[in-house]
Amino acid sequence: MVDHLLGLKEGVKSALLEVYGHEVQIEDIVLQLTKKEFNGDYTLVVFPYTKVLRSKPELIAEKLGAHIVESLDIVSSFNVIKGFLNFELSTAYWIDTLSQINAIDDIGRFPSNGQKVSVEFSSPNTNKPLHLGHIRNILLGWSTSQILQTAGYDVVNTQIINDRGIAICKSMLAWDKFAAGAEPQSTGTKGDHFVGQYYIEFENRFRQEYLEWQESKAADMVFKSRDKKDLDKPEFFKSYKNEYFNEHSALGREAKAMLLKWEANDPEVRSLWAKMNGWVYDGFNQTYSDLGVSFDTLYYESDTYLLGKDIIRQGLDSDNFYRKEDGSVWVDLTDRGLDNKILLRSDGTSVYMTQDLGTAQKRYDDLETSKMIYVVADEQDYHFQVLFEIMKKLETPFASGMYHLSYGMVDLPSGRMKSREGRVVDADDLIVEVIGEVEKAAKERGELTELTETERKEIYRKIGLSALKFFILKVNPQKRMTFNPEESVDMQGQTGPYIQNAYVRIQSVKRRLNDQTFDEIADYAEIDPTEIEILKSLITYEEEILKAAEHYDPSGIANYSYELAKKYHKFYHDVRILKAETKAAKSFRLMLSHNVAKVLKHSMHLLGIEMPERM
RNA sequence: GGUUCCGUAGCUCAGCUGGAUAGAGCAACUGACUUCUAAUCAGUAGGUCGCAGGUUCGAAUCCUGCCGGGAUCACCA
Repeated sequence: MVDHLLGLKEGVKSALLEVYGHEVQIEDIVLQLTKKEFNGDYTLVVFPYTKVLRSKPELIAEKLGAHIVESLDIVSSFNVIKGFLNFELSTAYWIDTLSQINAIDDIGRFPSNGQKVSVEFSSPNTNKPLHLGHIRNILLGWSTSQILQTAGYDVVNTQIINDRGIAICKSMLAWDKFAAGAEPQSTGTKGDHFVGQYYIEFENRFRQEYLEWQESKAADMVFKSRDKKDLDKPEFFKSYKNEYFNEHSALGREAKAMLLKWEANDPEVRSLWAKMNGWVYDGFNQTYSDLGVSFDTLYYESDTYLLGKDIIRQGLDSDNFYRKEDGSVWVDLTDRGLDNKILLRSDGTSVYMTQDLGTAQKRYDDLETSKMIYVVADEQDYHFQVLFEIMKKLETPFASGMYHLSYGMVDLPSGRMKSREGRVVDADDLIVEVIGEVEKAAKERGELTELTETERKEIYRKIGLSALKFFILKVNPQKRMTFNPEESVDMQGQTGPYIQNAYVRIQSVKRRLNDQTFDEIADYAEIDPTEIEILKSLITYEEEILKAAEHYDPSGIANYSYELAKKYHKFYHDVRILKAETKAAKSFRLMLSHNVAKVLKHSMHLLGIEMPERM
C-alpha cells in the first residue's frame, strides 16, 4: 500500500527534529483533512506537542509551517489558526498523485498474507424458504469474504445446512399425509417454497388439532391441575403448546416418530427426507444465484450433529469439564465471567454446543484455517462467547482466530418480523420486487430504448440488486436496522443506483472518446477544487479496505463508495471533461474519471454489487 | 435481576484509534436540463449528539452512574 501523504509526514518529522530537536515516529504523525471552512488540504494538530516542546501551540505551528513550506516542494502554503497548522498542497503534488494511482491497475488488491480464513454465512434450515434476515446475513457474509480476499487472505466460504431435526420432519409428515404426491415440478413451485408450504400446512393442522383438544375432558383436567394458578384458560393453553405437542398431540407423536425413524436410518424416511431436502436445495441455489453468491464448502448438520463427543471426552480427561451424578457433562466458565454450561445431556446425546465444538474442530482439520468467521445474528452472542471460551480453555490452536460477526436483527416499519404471524419478507419476493420497481421507473424515464429487451432486463437486475444490497450493507452490522421496503428501492440520493450512475456517466464519456490517451497532464495548471476532493478520497481507498478487513465491517466501504460517487457527481456537474479548456485539462479529467470508475467498480464489487455500463 | 448491544435532525443512517462552528440522504420548500446520462447539481429549513458526572488544553467519541429500547441467561437449535 502506498501512503500518498508520506512525503508530508516526513516533512513534519524533520521539521520537528530540525526546529526543536524533537524526534517522533512517522506512524505517530496524524494528519487530518482540513475542515472546509478553513483554507488548506491537510491539518496537523500541534496541541499534543506543546508539553514536550514547552511552547505555545500557535508559535509551534508557525515555526513548523515556515520550515516545512521552505523545505517541501509539495506544500504550496500554510496557515495557522490556534493550534491547527493547515497545509495547502501544490498542483504538482496532485498531478503526481493521480499519475501514481493511475499506474496501479489492481488497486485495492493486496498481496497474499499466507493466511487462510473461513467465512460461514447463511446457514439456513431446510424447512422453509429464505427471508429478509437471511439476506442481511448473506450479504454481510459475502461482502466480508470479498473484503478479506482482496486484503490478502485465502478465503473459504462455507455454510452449515440445518437439514435434520423436528422441523423438517413436520414438513415431511405434512407432505406425506396431505400432498397426494404433488411435487414442485407438477405444481410449478420453487422447491424451498414448496416444502415451506407443507411446514405451514403442518402448523395449521396442528393448531386446529390443539384447539379441538382444548375442548376435551383431558384438556380440562390438565388445566385444573396446572401449576400456575394465576393464568386464565387462553393464557395457559398458549404456554402449554410445547408440552401438548410432546405429550398429547397425534400429529406431534407422528412427527416425533418420524424423527426417531430418521435417526434409526429407516430407508423410507431417509429417502423422503433426501427427496424433500433436494427440492429445498434447488430453491436455495436459485436464490443464492440471484443474489450473486456462492459457497466453496458445505456442511450438513446430518453429517456433523454427532461430532464433538471426542472433544467432550478430552475435556473430561483434562479436567476442563465435569460430569454430574446424572451423567450430564458441564463446563464451568464462572471464572471467565460466564456461567456453567451443559455440553452433553444425561442420556448422552448432544446439544447445540456439542455440535459446534465438533464442527469447529472438523473445519479446522479440513480447511486448515487460522481464522474462522461466523456470520450469525446477535441473538446468539452468548452462545458464541461460550463456544470461544471453551475453545480457549481447551487451548485449541485456532481458538484465538475465531470471530463471531454479530449483526442486529432486521425490523420492519411495523415492528419485528414474525414468521408465525406471516409477517416476514420473503427473499425471492423481495428480489423480484426491487427489480420490478427499477423496471417501472426506467419505463417512465423512457431511456435505453436502443437496447434489446434482454440487455435492458440485465440492467434492471443490476440496478435493483444494487439498491437492495447497498441499503442493507451501508448500515453498521451491529446495529439493528429498520427495513422500509419503499426506501429500499429508492434510486436517488444515498443509494446503490446513485453510485452506479456516477460510474455510468464515466463510461458514457469514455464511449464518446476516440483516442483514449492521458498525455500532457503535467501541464495542467488550473486544478479544480472538485478534482482535489476526488483525489483526497482516492488516496484513502486501500486504507478503507484494511479497516474493513480488520473490523469485518463492509459498511465503511459502502459509505466510502457513496462519498466518492458524490464527489464525482459534483465534479461532473462543475467542469467539462470532453470540452475542457485545455488539452492538459482534458487529459487530467479523463484520467481522473478513469480512476474513479476503477475504484468505484472495485469497491462495489466488494459489496457484491455489479456495475452496469449504461442505465 | 445478571450479562451484552444500541440510543446523533421528523424518518433512515454517517462520524466514535479524542481535535476547529456535529454531517449525508429521505421527506418539505426554492432554483439549475438546446450541454459529457437531471437516477444529477446548488440552496433554504431542520440538533440540549438519551441524561448526569468525570478525565483532558479540547468529549458525539474515553471512564462511571442513571434512563429508554433490543437480545440473551433451557438436558431448544
